[in-house]
Amino acid sequence: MAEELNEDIRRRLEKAVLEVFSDSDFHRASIRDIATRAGVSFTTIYKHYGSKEQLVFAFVDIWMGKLTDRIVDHLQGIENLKEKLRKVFWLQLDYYERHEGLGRIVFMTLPMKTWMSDTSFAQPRMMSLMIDVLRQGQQQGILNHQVRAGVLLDFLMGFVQRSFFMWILRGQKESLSAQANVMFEMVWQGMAQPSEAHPRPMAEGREQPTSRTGDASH
Amino acid sequence: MAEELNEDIRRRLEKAVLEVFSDSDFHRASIRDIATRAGVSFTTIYKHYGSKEQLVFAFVDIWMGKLTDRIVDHLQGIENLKEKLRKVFWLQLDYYERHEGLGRIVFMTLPMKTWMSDTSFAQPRMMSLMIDVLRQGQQQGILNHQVRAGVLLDFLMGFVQRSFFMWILRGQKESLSAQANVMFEMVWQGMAQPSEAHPRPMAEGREQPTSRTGDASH
Amino acid sequence: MAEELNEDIRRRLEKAVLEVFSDSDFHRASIRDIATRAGVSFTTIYKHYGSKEQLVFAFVDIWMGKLTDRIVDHLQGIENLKEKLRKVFWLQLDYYERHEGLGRIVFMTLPMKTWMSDTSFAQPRMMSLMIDVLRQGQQQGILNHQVRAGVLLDFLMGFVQRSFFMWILRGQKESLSAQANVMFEMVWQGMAQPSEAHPRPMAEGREQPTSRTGDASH
Amino acid sequence: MAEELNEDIRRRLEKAVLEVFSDSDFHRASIRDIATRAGVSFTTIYKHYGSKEQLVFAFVDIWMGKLTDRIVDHLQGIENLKEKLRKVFWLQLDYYERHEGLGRIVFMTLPMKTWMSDTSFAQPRMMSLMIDVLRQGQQQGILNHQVRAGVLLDFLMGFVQRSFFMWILRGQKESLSAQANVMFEMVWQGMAQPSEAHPRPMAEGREQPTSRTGDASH
DNA sequence: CATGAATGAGGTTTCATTCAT
DNA sequence: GATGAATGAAACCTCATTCAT
Repeated sequence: MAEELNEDIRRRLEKAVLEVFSDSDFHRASIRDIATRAGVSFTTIYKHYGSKEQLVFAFVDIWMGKLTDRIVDHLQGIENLKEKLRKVFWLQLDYYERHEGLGRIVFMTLPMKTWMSDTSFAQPRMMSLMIDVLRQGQQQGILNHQVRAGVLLDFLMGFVQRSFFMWILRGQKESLSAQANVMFEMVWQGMAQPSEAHPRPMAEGREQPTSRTGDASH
Repeated sequence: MAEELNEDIRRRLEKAVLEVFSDSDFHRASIRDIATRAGVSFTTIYKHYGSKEQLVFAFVDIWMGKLTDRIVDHLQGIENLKEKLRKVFWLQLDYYERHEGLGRIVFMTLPMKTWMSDTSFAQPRMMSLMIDVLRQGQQQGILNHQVRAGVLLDFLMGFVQRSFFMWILRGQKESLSAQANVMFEMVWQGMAQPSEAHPRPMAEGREQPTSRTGDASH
Repeated sequence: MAEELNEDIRRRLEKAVLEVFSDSDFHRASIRDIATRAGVSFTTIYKHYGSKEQLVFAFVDIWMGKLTDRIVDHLQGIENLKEKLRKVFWLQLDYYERHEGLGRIVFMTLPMKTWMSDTSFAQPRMMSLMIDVLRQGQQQGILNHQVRAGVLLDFLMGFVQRSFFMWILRGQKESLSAQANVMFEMVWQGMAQPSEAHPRPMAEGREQPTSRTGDASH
Repeated sequence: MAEELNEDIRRRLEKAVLEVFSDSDFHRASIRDIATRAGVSFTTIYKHYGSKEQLVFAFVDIWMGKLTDRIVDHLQGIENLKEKLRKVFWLQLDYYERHEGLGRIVFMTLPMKTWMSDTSFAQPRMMSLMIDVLRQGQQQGILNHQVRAGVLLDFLMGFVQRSFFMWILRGQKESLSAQANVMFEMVWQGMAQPSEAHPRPMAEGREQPTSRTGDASH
């Protein structure tokens, strides 16, 4: 129903959702607070979004869609695989840095458990875009093909997510995107197809358990 | 006050907390539910933990402490840096795989925003252990010293976190720890000091933006 | 906020409050019980009355107001002072007898200490009405003017209160108001201006302390 | 069981009970508070008194017993009926004035409903003492014999109770017992046998309702 | 279609009281 | 016999959500 919503109200709501949910944990953010800030009755919110969760998810979906648009846009004309990935990596850090509220919401305040079951979580457009690039790299023998492309994606995304999170935690001292290059080189190096010439050194002496014996679980 | 708690009650509570909080988002889990499952009075929980948040944090702290103990224990006698890190990486995946509930709680249901401000979040014992190893690797010229050790840690931990998360999301088809080795090789390759002999190839043609223009913000 | 309350709900609440609080001591009466009986949500009660105390006080105030209305109404057209007071006395006994629940609440279950500080306690309309009559009687030389009018009021009200109380305690055998006349004659005789012709008899033999004499007002 | 209690503890408890219960409504007074003030564990209180109610009632019984002792003592040697009653009236006001805490407890904070069912309420020794005097007065034709002696007692006690109560409410400006004499004359005049010589004046013109019609109940 | 009243649920607190030591 | 831990109940309070207007 969201599309029927008066554009002005929608804008005010967007602002309020961003402010409120980036500021406090999901369960602490009150829908009444949002309604008040947006100057809308909370019943109106319910009419259009159905629940507190749906409300956030709806906006998150929009914001993530914009990031995807941006990625699609920027990827145009780049042929080189590494540069494509570098661009994607940089775009993510840059976007979350400039839309810190969004980053806070998706990485810090939204209850993952619930978000996972919402359609806004998958972001298939963005993900398939990236998966395609990664898969292509694997086929070209440039990227590690011992693992599924999904693992490469996790590798990249995990770094993005954790980096954003710690950037906030550490007080946003330096620009996130400014470090994108060094960080991306790590990612690239890590997902590159390991050269046959340099087999794993020092395999001897490993005491890596091969079975799950001798653990010290609680 | 938690330390005074009757051991039996503590055990029942631990079980209930693990079950309830790994099963539902924090705001959906009810303390009344936990009390009932644990066969403990509701008031007792409050007297000892003070709040729903404190309750979970207290147990998370204990569980993370056990993982740390396990890491400390397993690191003994390993001299080789790479093997140390491999072990740490494997231990994490293995621990979260076998204590899936803990993984779900820390990576999926706990409200990060709040957890961050709790002392149980930092896990200084575990983190300093890892940071020390990483820093040592940087000093020996083995690990990338262009970035702070914290970045290397984020690199490793981000992969662990994201991998666990997606493992759950994808239905835990295969063992997480079984993939630990291939995954670790990616991490290791990524954090290794880039060889001078192989400068970044194809630097030309990059269209990496240097200023934050042309964005598509909302 | 009480005035906004839906009339139907208010009525059901009134009934429930009357039943529950007249039946058990204030601290034993539970708001949940009232909510259930009234078929009103617990939260609604709090939203409108703020506390258990405020809830009872609000209704007591209404009920006392009705007694006052009744007194005002019945006093119309009575000129004779004694008959005015007789009427007031009778109206009180009659009202409490027929609204036994109210009597039980104000004289037996309400915590006086707290009620005293509530505005519903003073009942200025009723009290000033009575005080005026008493004062007028004093000015006309009919009623004892050695004491302040307040003392006369206490004299009358104390008898009402105690009589109601004991009537309940003794099992409501006979009608309270049926005895109103004999009882009122006692009150009237007691508050009448003592005739000069009959000084206190038999002053000899008293061992009454003489030091604390002097005055009689409060 | 109270008699087994260490005398020192008992004394400290008495003090605490007096302070706490005279200061706040019964349901607001906390037994933990009492235990703390008395330097006794609250469990000890339960061992000896069984409940919060029993605790107060026990002490009230003791204090009322002392008042009774005093009444018995002072009545010795007084033959004249009026003086006996005057003495009793004065003793009550005097006792409550000097033991204001007791007065507050029995007239203001104790939940009457519950106290009524406790044995400490009846005070048979004190009451029968007074009833005997009143009955004797009725037999001698001095006191009104149109009513049961109990009504005469209510007349006297109602005035005592109400006067104490209002004395507190009005801020204890003047001494209560100092007014005892004037007040007692009212009581005495009121309970005296009405002289046959002066029948109720102006019986005509009364509009005393004989049926309970025309009421304004809620 | 928008609104505020009402609801149900559950977090938080404070007690009186009971239980095991 | 004295104690502190545990309990159950209920006040209190704030929500998300639903309902009637």
